[in-house]
Amino acid sequence: MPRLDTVLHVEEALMQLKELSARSGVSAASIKYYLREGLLQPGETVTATRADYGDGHLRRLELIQALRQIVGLGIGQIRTILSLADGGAPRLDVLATVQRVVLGLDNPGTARGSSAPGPGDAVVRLRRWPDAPSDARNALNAHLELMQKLSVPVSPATLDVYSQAMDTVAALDIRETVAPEDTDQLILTAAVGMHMHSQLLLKLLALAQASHAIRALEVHGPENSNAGSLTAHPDGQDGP
Amino acid sequence: MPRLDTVLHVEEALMQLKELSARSGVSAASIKYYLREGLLQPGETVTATRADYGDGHLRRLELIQALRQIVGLGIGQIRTILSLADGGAPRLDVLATVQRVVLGLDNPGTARGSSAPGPGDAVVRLRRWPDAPSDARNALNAHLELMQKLSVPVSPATLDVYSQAMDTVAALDIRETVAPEDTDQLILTAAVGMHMHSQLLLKLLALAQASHAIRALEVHGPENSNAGSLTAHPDGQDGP
DNA sequence: CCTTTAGGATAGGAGCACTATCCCAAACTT
DNA sequence: AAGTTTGGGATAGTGCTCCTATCCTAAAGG
Repeated sequence: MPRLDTVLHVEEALMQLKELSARSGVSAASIKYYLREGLLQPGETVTATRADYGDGHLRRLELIQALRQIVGLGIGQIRTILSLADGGAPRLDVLATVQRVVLGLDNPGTARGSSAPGPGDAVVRLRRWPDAPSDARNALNAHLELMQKLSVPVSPATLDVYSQAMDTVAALDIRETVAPEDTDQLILTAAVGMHMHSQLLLKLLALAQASHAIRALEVHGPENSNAGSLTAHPDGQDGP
Repeated sequence: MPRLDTVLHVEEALMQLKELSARSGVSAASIKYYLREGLLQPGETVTATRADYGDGHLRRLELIQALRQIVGLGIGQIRTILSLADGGAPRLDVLATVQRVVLGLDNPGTARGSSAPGPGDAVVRLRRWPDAPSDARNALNAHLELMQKLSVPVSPATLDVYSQAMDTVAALDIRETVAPEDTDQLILTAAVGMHMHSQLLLKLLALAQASHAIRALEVHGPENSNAGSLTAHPDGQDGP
């Protein structure tokens, strides 16, 4: 019986560690490190001095690179995602975890009992979103409570406008989403996509805020400052 | 002539380093460190062995704490903001810098000539935002070019919906904004507010995406996964 | 007189993501 | 057979950041 690779005309390019390093641009030392950290599956040990790595390892390395350098995840976070994927978890579980990690749904130390009702539940009802507890929902509840604690006011109007806006955005996001078959590819596009889109959102928010601030100043007239200052870039002394 | 403090009934509580440390909860060593780093103005040296710090120093320390622990800024970023404020820059300049730093408007290494037209300018026209080059606009242009380079597609529809959504949000943000008189207080509320609101937005986005994903699955039927998995929290092995 | 203090210099420590070295045994090469 | 490479494991070092600790001197203060 012929190998599946052959049937599909997929030439599994076998290589050993050094070549994998050369092709991926990742140093051999780093590859060993990823191996140790469990981000990369061990190659197939042929002899004691020869192990074969395939295209999968190459793509995995590129995924790790992207997750580190573009999305800015830590090794632990990457492991969380990859071990789930390698464990054969359902694609939706993987996606949910990618979302959790990329959008930072669990950074506040404020752990919450998942069943306790929180201030965010009203939003769910308001927007008629499916009523299921989720990581995102817990994160929202925790975050709202944190804002409360920090006395950062969140008016119902804010919650209304914000959630309405995000509802529109998310509807489009999901509509435009196409999920690749290959799991590593799925993680790559999902993580990079989520990150870039969320950053895009924040940059648009910044621009919109600046614009509205200028408008507000034009109406009420500049009082103790020049409106042009919002348009300069003061070039902080921090450097790139 | 009486001191202004006395007239305004503002008791300037004078204290020395040790007491400042006790009251603020910041270790004396850290205070010295902040002093060295230029985040905190030196106290008034009375004798060689006694320096007086006032309420301003106390509030400044609280500001630094908030910027570090809540907003998550680095020492260099904090210095960028504070030295501007201490240099007596216009309030709007300070706010612009806070925005730049808090919303990460300059993290991509992609520096841009401010005058070159970019893909984001169409958004500005579309939304009828004031036509002035700004940090936010540069950041948007740089980010869109980055997305292009990474082959993350940004459809005109996306830009339309996103910018429309952010326009609404920003309008409300600016409307609800009240800026404190005191500059340190201004920085505090602005930085914490921006950070918390942007995080809120991201969390709402996550929830909205999850909701729409569930909807989409309900319509087309679950194919190779259980919809319930989006609602679980798989508890990654990373731990808080 | 003895302890305390300010402020400066320096060094240490913890966490992170590598990076480099060393080692061994088992291959391949010549 | 001798010499070179290789895999993989262990271990230590690097560069960065944010502190934290120690030591020092000169000058007060009680």
